[in-house]
Amino acid sequence: MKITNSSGHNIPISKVQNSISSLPLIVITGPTASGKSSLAIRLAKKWGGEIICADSRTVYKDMNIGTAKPTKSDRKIVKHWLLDVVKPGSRFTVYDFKQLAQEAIKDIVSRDKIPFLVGGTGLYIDSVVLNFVFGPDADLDRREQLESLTVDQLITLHEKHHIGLPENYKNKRYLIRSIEKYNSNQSVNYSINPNTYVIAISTEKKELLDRISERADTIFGDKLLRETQQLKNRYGFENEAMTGNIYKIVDQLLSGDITLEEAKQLFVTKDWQLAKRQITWLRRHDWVQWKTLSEAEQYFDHILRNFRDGVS
RNA sequence: GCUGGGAUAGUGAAGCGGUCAAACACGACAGACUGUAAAUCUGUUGGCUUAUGCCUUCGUAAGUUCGAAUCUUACUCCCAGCA
Repeated sequence: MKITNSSGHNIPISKVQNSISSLPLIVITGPTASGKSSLAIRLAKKWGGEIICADSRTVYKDMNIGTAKPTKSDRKIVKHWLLDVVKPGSRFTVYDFKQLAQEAIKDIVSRDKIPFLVGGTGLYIDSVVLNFVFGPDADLDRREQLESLTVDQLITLHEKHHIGLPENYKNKRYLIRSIEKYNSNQSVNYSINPNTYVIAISTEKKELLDRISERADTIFGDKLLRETQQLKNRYGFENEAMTGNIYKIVDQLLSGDITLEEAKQLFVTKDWQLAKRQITWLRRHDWVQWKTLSEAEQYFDHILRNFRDGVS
């Protein structure tokens, strides 16, 4: 029996299964600007790995500077997956991410390389590591119907069917989700896949703030301005890919509503808020281990040495 | 120097005699979150051994009043116009 991997080569299934069971999945996550990416590149280079970017913004084409996407030279050192997979404005969800990430993992493992799942989008990490099960496509139609209802109507629907309201009962998405959950009677899995090592990079608050401000200083330049202008011309600001991040701030700067200093400050604030939300997300999982950059490096060196020596 | 406007919690900004520890926005802090998650949403945000309780706040000082962030007077500082 043969299966086909994403690059079209036939590989014997026995080897796939074998490899999947013997090679670890290395997961490096943490807040923005914590230094995940460079650590991952170092480790992947050293131990023969490839990086799958678990980042909800770097999946978009043409969003490079503003998303701090790994550069071309980064990508020469180590192969990066899941960058530039869709255009801003296209629908790209966790579902898509999980499919693509799993294909990538299979491919990587089939060549006896080690998959590194790296990024700050906690939901994306979870979808792989907890092996999310999504409802059938038919559910999407139903979801569309539900989306046309108001928050109040959704709450009424909950009461009518005696469904408990979610904690986020003023948030439409979660009202819909709780109805779906009720209908699917699918149990949600919160235990992590075997052979998966998840580290979140921890930093002192002060240090992370400093790193974020430094990044603001280096990122605000002509390239960023040009990129923003191009994105605006090509895709507009209406799509979700462009929300809540740096591009809106740069747009204000371009139209002269704010000064450069104000723009940088706004960006630092936004990034800090993002970092806090990321940390909050990661904190709720007991299988996430927090380590500093150097602790994480040692830890993974140790694990990977054992795997490569066949000690596992 | 004269005339007018203004000084309110971390910031911006309402309030213009009682129902004001003081709206609202932002920020800050905490939290939720399996189909666009860098999204979306929630709670707290003067102090106190967390209390339908007490205390200290609305530039500073004094006064009017049963009662003042709100009225009066003086002072300090800001801003605009005139000198």
